Amino acid sequence: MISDLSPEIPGDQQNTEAARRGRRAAGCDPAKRRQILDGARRVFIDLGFDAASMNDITREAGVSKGTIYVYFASKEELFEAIIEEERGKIFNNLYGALEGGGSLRETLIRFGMALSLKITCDKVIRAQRTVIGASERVPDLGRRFYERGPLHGHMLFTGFLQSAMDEGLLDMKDPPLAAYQFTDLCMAGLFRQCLFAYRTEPPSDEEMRYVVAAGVDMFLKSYGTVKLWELEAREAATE
Amino acid sequence: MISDLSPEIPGDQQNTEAARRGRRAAGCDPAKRRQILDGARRVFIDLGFDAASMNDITREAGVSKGTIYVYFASKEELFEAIIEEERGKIFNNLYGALEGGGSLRETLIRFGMALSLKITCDKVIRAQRTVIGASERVPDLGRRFYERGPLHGHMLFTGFLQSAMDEGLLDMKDPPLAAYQFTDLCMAGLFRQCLFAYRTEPPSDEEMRYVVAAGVDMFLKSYGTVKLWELEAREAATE
Amino acid sequence: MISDLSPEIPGDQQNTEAARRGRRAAGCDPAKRRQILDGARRVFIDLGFDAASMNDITREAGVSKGTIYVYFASKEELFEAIIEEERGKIFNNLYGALEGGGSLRETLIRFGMALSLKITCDKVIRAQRTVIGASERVPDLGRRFYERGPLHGHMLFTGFLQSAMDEGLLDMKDPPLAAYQFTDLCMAGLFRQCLFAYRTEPPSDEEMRYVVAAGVDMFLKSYGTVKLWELEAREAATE
Amino acid sequence: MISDLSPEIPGDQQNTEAARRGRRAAGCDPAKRRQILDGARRVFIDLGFDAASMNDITREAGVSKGTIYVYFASKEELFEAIIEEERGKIFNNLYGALEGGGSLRETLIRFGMALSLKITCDKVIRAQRTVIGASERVPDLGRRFYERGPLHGHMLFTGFLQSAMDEGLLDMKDPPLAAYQFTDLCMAGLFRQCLFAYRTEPPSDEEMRYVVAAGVDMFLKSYGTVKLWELEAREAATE
DNA sequence: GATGAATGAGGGTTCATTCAT
DNA sequence: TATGAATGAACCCTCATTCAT
Repeated sequence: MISDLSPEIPGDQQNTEAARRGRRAAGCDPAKRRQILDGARRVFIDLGFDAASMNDITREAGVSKGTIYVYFASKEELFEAIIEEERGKIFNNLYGALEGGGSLRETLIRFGMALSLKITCDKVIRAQRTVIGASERVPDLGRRFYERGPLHGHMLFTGFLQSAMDEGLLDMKDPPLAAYQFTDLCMAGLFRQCLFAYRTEPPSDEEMRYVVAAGVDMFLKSYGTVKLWELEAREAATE
Repeated sequence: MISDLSPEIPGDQQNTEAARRGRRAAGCDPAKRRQILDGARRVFIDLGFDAASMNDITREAGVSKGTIYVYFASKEELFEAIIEEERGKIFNNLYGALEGGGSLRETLIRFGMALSLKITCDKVIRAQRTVIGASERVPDLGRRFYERGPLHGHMLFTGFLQSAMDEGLLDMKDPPLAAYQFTDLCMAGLFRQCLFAYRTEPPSDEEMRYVVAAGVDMFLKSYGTVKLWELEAREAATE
Repeated sequence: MISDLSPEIPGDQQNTEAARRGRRAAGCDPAKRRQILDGARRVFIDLGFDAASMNDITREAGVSKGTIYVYFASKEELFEAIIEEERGKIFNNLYGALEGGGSLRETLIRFGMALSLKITCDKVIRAQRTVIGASERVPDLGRRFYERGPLHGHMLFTGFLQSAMDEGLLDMKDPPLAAYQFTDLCMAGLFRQCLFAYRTEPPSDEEMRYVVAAGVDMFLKSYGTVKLWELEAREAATE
Repeated sequence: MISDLSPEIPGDQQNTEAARRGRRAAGCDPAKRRQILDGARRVFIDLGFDAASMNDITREAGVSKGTIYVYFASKEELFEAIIEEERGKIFNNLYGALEGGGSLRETLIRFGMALSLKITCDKVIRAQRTVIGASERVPDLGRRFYERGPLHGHMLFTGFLQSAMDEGLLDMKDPPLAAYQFTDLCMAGLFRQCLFAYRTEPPSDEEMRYVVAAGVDMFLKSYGTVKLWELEAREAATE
């Protein structure tokens, strides 16, 4: 099994005594925590860390300021919780696309599509903007996001390429670099266009398929083996 | 001569009457404007928009607060002027690398190096973070930055590829897409690593040369013509 | 028997019906009251009124916030109850020193020592600071503290001096003033030094004995009768 | 010349350039500084450090919150400035009473009166309460107040006693202790009564004269020499 | 009766903007 | 015209008090 990043979501509430009496321990009501996170996410993603005020969050989440501070020690901690969550939502289940079976080309296209569509969709672009904007002042935040998100994914995908090499389908000197090349080819031009708000709409499925297919072509033309061509030729013949 | 993006710098000084009296109209002394922009740039790039205070800028620029507000209506407007300028500094002269002569491979490597080193150097990454962070709230800012910077460069490079096609050295169906592919291959993995502060140091020349060479290889393997191979073979022989 | 100030501790529990059901009326369980007072005292004395938070008290006392508000209407009322109690602890048993027997000089020294050591010990100084600091805003608090503490003691000591006059050992026109003089001589300089935190350590027994002895000397030189001198001379001879 | 403590009042305003143009440097307008200090003093003295809010001070001083922070870095710093000033106002010129001439007894009474009336007057008691209340949490504040105020005065007075010893008018083993004794005798009972708000009115001149006279009597009876008695007898005869 | 999670006014402090000089 | 002292709204955070459980 290749995929799925991090579980997180703190187990919370052990609240022994309080729970018996139907009352939750302070800072341990998951519904309230959710409410705060949801409100805060909207505000942080929309406004960025600095421009977001705790009053905005208070209003958006529908809880009082004091309550937020029961669940999160500071604005910064709340923000980091949001980012962690977003990262999880973005990258979990993303690498399942590598496992579905089918030919190498099919798998690469399936994976490239999933990855690129995810990374460039509106919500995710906004989250990334927020993290990148905050990375100037809180570099750790960005670093952690990258390590647990893109970097982890990169390692999984590098492993996938290695397997394909073991099967004799690919031949490359530097699989990690190849993995980066593949990823970036799949979003050729699109990532920056989205990030800088040049595009107001995320790429369509169709457009994405065109770019990904071109990227896979290029990738396989570079790293595919004779064995791969024979396999593909045989398949094409049977269709 | 292929390159160089936009000069702008608002026409400034109409100062009719004031000038006659040996005095400039309010907000029209270009030296003062320069002084403000230089001070503000340092502060904005170092601290980001929100963390930068007008007092910081005042101190760094050596002009009074009131004066800044004569030249720029608000902190935000000043910020946008800085970004415009930064964009100019980043992308101007960048595309000169396409003109220096030499073989196609040499030119592509020279250009890929220039571009990637520029885009991932510390100052530029910080500027981009700042723009990206602000793009959520001021999408126009990011859009303008992208259009006049990366997009314009993309068009110049697409033109270059077209020329190479005309010379019979390259063969591609979609030169604009190819241009994006090339650009992103040259920074494979690195751009995001820098943006998210996973890397605290920009890539070294050496590392960059390795990545760019791999990117050019892949690019030419995909799009190079027989004529290109012959040319390269002949050159290799004469060395 | 001369001494011991005030018993207080409000009569509490009338708890008619509740008591019958084996349950106390709200705010009437003396053990709980004790628990709250003990916790609150530690917090108030350590931190002062303003810096002490009800959460601190809650934690220290081991009772819930709501419960505290059942026993005390407000933070301020709780504070006043603490002060009352502290006063009792400081001044009760203090005047027993006047009764132990021995010569007049011995008794005065014993009493002077007890009084001065008590008034200048760390805990008591802190309590007094707290009361004095609050006296600006709640003058009644200070007044009550003074009346039931120092003033009451002053009256007891004045009575003692009167007895000594009756025995012909002392001769003074204004015993109440003399009582004040004695008290202040016994702490000459020390009280203010402690109050203003010029001293971080309370005076040692040794130092205090030196000051008290000097004070008693001065006092008796002023107010002692011929009869006293004869008595002391005789005693000195028999030793 | 015996007396006068500390000059303080920062020299302020050198404001070179600004002054030329009739504008003061930030935080250097003495009138504004005065206004802030006056407003803050009223609030701090009335409410104590903790209970005083910067909003109260803003209102009382009639300046905006931002302005206060130009002149004083924090609430605490403002408070300390107030206390320093109060100390100066209390103790400056107090020890001039030791110089006026006249017999030793007259001088002691004059000094004792000046000191006691000052220390027990309403304004000064309130200031002392504030300092004492704050001493719990900021011991340095109280210590500094004591050292530069009462302690400095104590040293001056000890010097005076020394001179009287040199003249053969007094005889004492421990002049510093004697100085404390004198000081405390002059306020016998009164200091604590005022501090704890048992007295709502400061002692009258008449009452103070009675207490001081009694204190001086006692003091001289203890420490006066035969020479002093002869001198006083001669003076009494000539009257 | 006891609990402690929730409230929201108010704490000290900062800072973009204005305007008298 | 250029200045920078003054403003006051808004910042993040705390905490006395309440009330549903």
